[in-house]
Amino acid sequence: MQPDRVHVESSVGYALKQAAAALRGAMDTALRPLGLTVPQYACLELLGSSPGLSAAELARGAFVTRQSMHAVLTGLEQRGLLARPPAAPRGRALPTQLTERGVAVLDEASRAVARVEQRMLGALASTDDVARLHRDLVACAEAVASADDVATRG
Amino acid sequence: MQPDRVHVESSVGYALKQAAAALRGAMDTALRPLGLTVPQYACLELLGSSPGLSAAELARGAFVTRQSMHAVLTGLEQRGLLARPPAAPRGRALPTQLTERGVAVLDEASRAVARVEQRMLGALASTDDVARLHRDLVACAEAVASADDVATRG
DNA sequence: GAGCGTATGTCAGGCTGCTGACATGCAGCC
DNA sequence: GGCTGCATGTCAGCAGCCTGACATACGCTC
Repeated sequence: MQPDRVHVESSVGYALKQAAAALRGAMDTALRPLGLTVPQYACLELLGSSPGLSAAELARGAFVTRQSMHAVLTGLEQRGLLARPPAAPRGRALPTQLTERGVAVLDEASRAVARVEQRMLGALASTDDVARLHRDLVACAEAVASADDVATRG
Repeated sequence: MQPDRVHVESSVGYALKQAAAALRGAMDTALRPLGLTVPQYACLELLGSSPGLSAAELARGAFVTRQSMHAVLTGLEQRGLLARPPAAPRGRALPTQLTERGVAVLDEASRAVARVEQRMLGALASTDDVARLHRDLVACAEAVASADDVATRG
């Protein structure tokens, strides 16, 4: 069946937005006691798993523009949670590193977000379901992103 | 296994955000030729399936605040795509209806978005997978939303 | 070496959406 | 009837994020 119209009740896209909005709200409330916003947390988490990322790479990983990430990095740097070299060792990219305090804050924030995610995934029956959901979401993202590329370039 | 930390590569929440961001971008490019933003389209689609919704109900359905929806409604009303009575027939809620032009614009927009969603779902193997993804997303949204309620109220 | 394309960092301006606040209308309970 | 609680519509103010622009640095080609 190839529906040529969207129906709100059965639309996967609508359910996707619904789940993303709910997760965003829950993360906001979980991170507020730590004084972190979701973009700030995303930045820390990316740096935790991939130290030395540049601002542009962080921006792509957090789904924001370079300019927005620039503001996030400035704030986190002033709070002493991360450090950047004053000059670029190669090209223009400034490799960013978490400070000791940044690692500590990330550790606490990551645990808080993990609890939220666990509660969300409690709605699923088995770990197989979780793995399949993850795989399907990544596949959907790639499919629709490539389609967007075609539309943008064409 | 109960991970107490988030790992970007395996996080369902990250994949969810990724898919939602990609879908949002693709919808933006698909709707731009029609002169519609995503919130405007969402408003039309909700009215199409449920005529007579109030601004507050539309806001909840589109995952924005009443204030944002108010601005969307004002714009669409000036373009003649929807109509609201000058006075509330009951309480304060103003039941909103699509105009003939609004129905026509929605029809075209809905087809464009359906094409995007079809391309996204092309990444999945069967219609069973689509149905399961839809069901799992709705379940996740409910689970994390109720958790957020508890956190907010407590 | 010169030129072009691309990627990055950064600044300025504007637009969107949110928080906070207030007035209005309905339902409940005393 | 009067009061409280709640939902809705609307206004003002503010933060966040984006678009546009520019300078710089690398890789490639000629």
